[in-house]
Amino acid sequence: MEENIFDNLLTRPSLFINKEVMRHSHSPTELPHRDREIKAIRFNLVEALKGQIPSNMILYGVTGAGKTAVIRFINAQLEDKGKQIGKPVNPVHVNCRTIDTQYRVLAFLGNSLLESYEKEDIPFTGWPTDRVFDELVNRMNRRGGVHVIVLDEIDHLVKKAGDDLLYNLCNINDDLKRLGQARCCVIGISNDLKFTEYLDPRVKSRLGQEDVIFSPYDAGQLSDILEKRAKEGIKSGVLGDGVVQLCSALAAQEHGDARRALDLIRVSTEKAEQSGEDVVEVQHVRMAQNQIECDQITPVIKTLPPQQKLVLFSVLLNERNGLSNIATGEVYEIYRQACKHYGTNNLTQRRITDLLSNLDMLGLINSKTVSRGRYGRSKEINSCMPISIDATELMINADESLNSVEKGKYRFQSRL
DNA sequence: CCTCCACCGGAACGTGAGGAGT
DNA sequence: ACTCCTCACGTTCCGGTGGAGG
Repeated sequence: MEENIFDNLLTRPSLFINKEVMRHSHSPTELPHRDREIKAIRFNLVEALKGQIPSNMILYGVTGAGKTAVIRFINAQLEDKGKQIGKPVNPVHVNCRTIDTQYRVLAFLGNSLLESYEKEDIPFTGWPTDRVFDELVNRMNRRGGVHVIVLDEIDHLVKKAGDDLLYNLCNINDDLKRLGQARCCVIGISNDLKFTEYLDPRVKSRLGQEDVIFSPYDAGQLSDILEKRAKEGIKSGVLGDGVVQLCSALAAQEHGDARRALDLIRVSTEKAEQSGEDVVEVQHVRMAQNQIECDQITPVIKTLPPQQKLVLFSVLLNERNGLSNIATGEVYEIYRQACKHYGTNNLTQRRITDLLSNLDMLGLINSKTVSRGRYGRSKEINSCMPISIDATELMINADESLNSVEKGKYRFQSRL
């Protein structure tokens, strides 16, 4: 039989039991170290089971603090219990990053309430918004029970589409009361503690009746989480010494992001698998860390204006030549040479200062102003990219236009 | 204590692209 | 099609500055 390129990979045993468990999209059934938050939300939402309207809430916390996982978990339990005792609860989870206009959110909510015998769907577009709203209210009423609407990344929605939707949703109970028994409560999830500043005061007071703040995980807590998940997702004995600890520590530096921790351990295991090893070692974590950072950085660089890219490239070139703590003047000098090389005209140093502080804000470089006394006052500039990432490759990946002059660039580099 | 380096960063202004209003 | 306005991007000009070295 002819050999297939996938044969080898298929026969090799995987290091995972279930890779899905190691993704951050997976909803776990146990949420270590979120007892306080679960308690607070549970205490409010239990009202739904008593036939009352729970308060609207906003959940705050940095990315990867478990907000989404917690609310999904609680809602699932709530729905089950509601069915059991005959007090129906209908949770709906809306991700406002992908569904980010008033119309789309309303249509999404409405369509999530379709019964099997209902044919007419709310179209993507076409209806006036208030008709969609009326339809939503009708469907909620027909379905009955308590509707729990979770608006994930609500800050994103508000910044993009304003607070009209929230105003309407906050007042939806008035309409529902007129029609029947159905009730509704809104739970917003936000990364941004201060997003309520964008809200109309009336919406603000109605929506933020109860706030829950998720504090970031520390390294120890992240370890617990990883170990719990790894038990389900990765074969035992696969994770080498210190791997979990390292992943937790790295993620703890990244403002306690459990997503990052899970990504790290999953990608590390993939790396070990790819190189045909049976045990994940610390080196695989380093490789994973690099890859994740690279995957994060590339799209940011891609969207940079050309001159900004060149400035960044100049910093990287300096670094590749073994320099660190580069001064603004040095970057500018390289930058000017680079411009000359590519035949673009160069900007003034004043402008470069601004571009550099821009790169600093984007987290692509680190810079601090220092005084070297007699030798002037300047910035010490370092890139934030792992040295193992090849600067040229990174820039070429991120910029098609550089591709055409790639050959010249190598010559340019070797001249430095 | 003073000087003076090598830059920082604010202010004012010019330019062109893109959007709103008419 | 037209004006008006805003915004991002750049330039020119220039006063300001922490500290090593005299």
